[in-house]
Amino acid sequence: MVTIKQVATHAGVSFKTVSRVVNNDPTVKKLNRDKVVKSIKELGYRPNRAASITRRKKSGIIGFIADDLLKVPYTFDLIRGAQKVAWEKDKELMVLNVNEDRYSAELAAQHLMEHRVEGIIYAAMYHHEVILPEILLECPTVLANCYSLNTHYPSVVPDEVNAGETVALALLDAGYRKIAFLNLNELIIAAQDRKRGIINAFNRRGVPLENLHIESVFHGPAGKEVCSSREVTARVAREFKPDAIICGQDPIAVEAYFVLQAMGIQVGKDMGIASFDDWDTIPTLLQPALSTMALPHFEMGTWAMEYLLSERQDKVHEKLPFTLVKRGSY
Amino acid sequence: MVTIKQVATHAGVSFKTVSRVVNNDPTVKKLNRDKVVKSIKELGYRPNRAASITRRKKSGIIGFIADDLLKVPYTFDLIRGAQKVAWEKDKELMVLNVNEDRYSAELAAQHLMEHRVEGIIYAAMYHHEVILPEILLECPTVLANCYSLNTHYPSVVPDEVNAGETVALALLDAGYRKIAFLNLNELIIAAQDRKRGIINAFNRRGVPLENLHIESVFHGPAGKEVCSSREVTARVAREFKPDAIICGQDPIAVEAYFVLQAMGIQVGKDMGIASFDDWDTIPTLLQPALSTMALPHFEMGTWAMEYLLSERQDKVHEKLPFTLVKRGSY
DNA sequence: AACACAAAAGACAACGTTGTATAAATAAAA
DNA sequence: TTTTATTTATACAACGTTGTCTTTTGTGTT
Repeated sequence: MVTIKQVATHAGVSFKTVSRVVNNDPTVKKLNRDKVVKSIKELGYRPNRAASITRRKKSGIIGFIADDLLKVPYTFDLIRGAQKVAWEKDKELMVLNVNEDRYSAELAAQHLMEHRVEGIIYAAMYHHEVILPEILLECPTVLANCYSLNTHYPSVVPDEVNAGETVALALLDAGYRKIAFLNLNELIIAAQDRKRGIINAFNRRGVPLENLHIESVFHGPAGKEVCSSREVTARVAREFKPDAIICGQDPIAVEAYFVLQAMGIQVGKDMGIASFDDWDTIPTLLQPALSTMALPHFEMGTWAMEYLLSERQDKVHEKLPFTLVKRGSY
Repeated sequence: MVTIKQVATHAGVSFKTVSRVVNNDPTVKKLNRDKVVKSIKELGYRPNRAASITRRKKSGIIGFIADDLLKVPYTFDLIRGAQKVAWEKDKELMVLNVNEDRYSAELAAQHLMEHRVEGIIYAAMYHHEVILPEILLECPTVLANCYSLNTHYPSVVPDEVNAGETVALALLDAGYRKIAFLNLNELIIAAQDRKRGIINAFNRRGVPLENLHIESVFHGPAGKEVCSSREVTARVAREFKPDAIICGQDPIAVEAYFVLQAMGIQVGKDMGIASFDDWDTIPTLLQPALSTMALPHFEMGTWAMEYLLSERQDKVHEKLPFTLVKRGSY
């Protein structure tokens, strides 16, 4: 590999001058600058990042620990959001994918620290509490799509309450009056908070809560859950007879579409449907296309990175709003 | 940050001895080793990777350029596969996500070269030809899920012909005799090759090709395609009357399920269905669950990384087989 | 005890940069 | 022209490691 000194000899200047050119130091005369630029091109010189980091004692690298879990397409937006901001601010992103067995968060954090990352973003697939290795306390860390109770890290999560309220208000204001909410497992925070949000909406519009039926379609401990969304949908449609259904996530909506079609109920006409996630490709795969509350993954990614780079010290717990993507299903 | 010299003073040995302990050099007496280990722990020392790379002139980092495109959940397995092997062989993976506007492959490659990566994996979302920046020639590069015509890189792609043949044979051997294939856009290689594979299967089993109907449901240039899978499915079911349908990708199967249900045709009983992809969550969301040819993403990831680390020089074009995931739809 | 030889530890340079102090070149002022 | 200030370039050390060579320590043999 060609070094800065070789470039210097080739250009007939001191190697420090080459360094200046590479780092856009304005105190280099045009004549020399041109010579150096020419030599760099001819020799195909590329600065050695490791050496630069060693000397500068600044890595310019931000670590990103992805709590394996990146099994869902849209969660990738978290990384994209973070990378966009990093790129704009001339930082590098070092992504480590973590899962229980192979590669623990602890190990990942150790690796990152050896690279002297300037900060770490710890992101989870779904909004939940996490227990983190203590090593993370040694380095500015932001949690994205998750939160920690024991130790105090700043974190950014989706505003579940607001999302519930928003979607319910949208349905109520569109004229729907009897709504069923097919919720996620009530053990998880998203399920609890969205439920509260939906109830808020009913109260705000003065619609009696008898017109609201809430039922969870996932049961059992997280990870080993059983889903009964088809049965529940069918029963609820038959017995509670709502004029709209809110699904806890887009896949539930897919199943609801099947069940309703089988019952001769037309989505968007006889029954309004809304959902949570905006799980890539699914909403537009359905007919009519699914109206859904899009999770702010990209925004959480950018927020986390911006927070880190701002060098703020306050341990906020930021909540970012979902976006209502209105399509044809209600 | 605490350095190797501070550890040395603390432990009362030379800093070279500490270096030996850190690098598991056996020529350190137990007494000293223990002292050093103790000091490392007490001071919380972590070796500085950048300095190590500078001196060693080896980065131990492999670059991974993800042709943005990682919008589909299962493609993430490519990264996971690569990371698994990297981890096993004590290499670091540096993932850069690339998209046309913001961050070009050229820029990504430059960044990686500055880090002196020992190799680069260039991975695409869907199997297609790519045109790569010349800079990649300066560094061992492997293409995954894509290939290049002009320059010769080693590459690993899914074996589309074999996949088509396998799924068609499975259906024929299960007794199905009249099969419709709802293909992807015939501009892409996957569509062309799978078609060939399916025809092979018919020939091998001696089933006349009148019993095979192939039609593409995507039209127009890649990126700006229009999908007409519902119309095509309905028409084909009505007119060609197949006893089984092979869908070019799982989302097409979802739509087929809807159309068939509306026509009163029961999947798995009146009509066999098979598909390509194993697009996470979709196959098991359907009832009966979708039998599909799983793309070897994880395997391509491991293959690419293993190839790189083997320091082979031959420019192979490896094809990896899909896996038939049999569920209830045929 | 003296010697030979192996094992273990240390001294010091080197890796490719950037920071700092200083020298040289140029421009401005006397 | 000389002096002074300012710009531009150089020399050299430093960053935190590891490689190489040398010295010290330890062990076994005579």
